[in-house]
Amino acid sequence: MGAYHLLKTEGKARRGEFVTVHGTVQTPAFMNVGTSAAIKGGVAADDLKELKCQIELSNTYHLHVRPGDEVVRALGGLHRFMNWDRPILTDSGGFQVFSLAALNSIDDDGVTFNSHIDGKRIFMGPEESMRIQSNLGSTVAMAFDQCIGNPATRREAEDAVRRTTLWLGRCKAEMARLNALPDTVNPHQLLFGINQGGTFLDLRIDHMKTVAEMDLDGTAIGGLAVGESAEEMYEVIEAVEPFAPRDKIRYLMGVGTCENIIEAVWRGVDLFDCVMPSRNARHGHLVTHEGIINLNNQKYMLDPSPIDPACSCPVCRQYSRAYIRHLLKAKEALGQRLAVMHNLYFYNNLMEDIRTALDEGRFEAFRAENSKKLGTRI
RNA sequence: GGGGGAAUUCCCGAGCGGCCAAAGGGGGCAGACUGUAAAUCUGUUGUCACUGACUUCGGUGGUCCGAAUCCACCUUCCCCCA
Repeated sequence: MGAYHLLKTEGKARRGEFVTVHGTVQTPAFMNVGTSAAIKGGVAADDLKELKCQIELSNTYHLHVRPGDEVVRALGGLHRFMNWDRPILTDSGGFQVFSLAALNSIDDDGVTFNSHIDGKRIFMGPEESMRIQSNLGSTVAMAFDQCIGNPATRREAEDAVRRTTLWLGRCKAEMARLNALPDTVNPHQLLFGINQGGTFLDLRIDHMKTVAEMDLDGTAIGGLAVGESAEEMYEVIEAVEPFAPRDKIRYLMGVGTCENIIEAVWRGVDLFDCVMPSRNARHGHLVTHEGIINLNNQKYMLDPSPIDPACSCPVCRQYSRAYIRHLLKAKEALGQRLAVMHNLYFYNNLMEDIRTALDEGRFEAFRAENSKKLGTRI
């Protein structure tokens, strides 16, 4: 059970819905990132519902290190653990192969990490990642891939592609085995494959064909937004899109800015996740319909207006820029919470606006009006 | 009443004759952040005509080629004894 239904298209842009055992996600959609089973900044699962969040993302590596996936399993799985009954996608740990590169060593079996918490040696390969994600019982498990940085040599990209393909087959087999176990947390756990290849378009295309042949529940484009220009990122999406299964959901991993998202939807992407709205909010950068503001700036000290006068989120309905700026300056936890809530609402609401525009066949105009504007610092 | 110690740039605080516009924190100002080792990281924080000059280290006066640093007196604060 993990069907994607394509409802409507406008050019390459797709309006659809993704049906899971934990509910249906209207797409295009943005996943709110709660790495350690929590949105950083003190936003709880029931807050997310008020913020129009449809699907949450958590992380295999982090939850394995702490509290331990067996602990989460013993407590009934991630949904019950964090009090969230809607879809959850777990990232596989593949991104940590890249972001914790200084702490790991890699071969075809998998990756040996030194835990960023206590330095303890941890081995994770495709089977381990699937077992952990099975214990977490997420709605969607991601394949364990090798994500490389940018710039990377062709040799490095080829190597990562080869390994990601090798691992993908093992992920698929292991997930099938785990789903069939009698006491598995979520017997309907889905698996998405991940496309790699750096910025080498021919590698990207070849690999996307391979991933498509594996017939998984969804198709992800990984290894982007790691240092290449936005134009290079869009080129990769355009190159690979024709080879991504049309009847499967398409997920662009780790992206991005509002502008990136609008541009990627335009190029045929259905699903996103990114730490930017939450992390930047904690750092005082808030998104508005007029562009990005930095609430730390002195000019907001006496500003009684809401973060975004055009926003109807619970924060903008009740609090001023001046107050939230003060909370952030004073390092009050409430400041981060309010800022994060606004940014996540803004992103989720942006996705809703995108869907409405697609429903009404005016996404091209929506893109022309908003793409650039929402990415501008004001 | 007697004895001892201290005053440094927005704050705390180092410096104790030249390499001092003065370490390090804090605070301020600004920037970064894209499948979260991130409540983190970076820059900046006397003035200007800015690869140099000027003003500044409680106050005043002195010693010295040269003083935040040494001396004298003054002011304020702290500690101990009575």
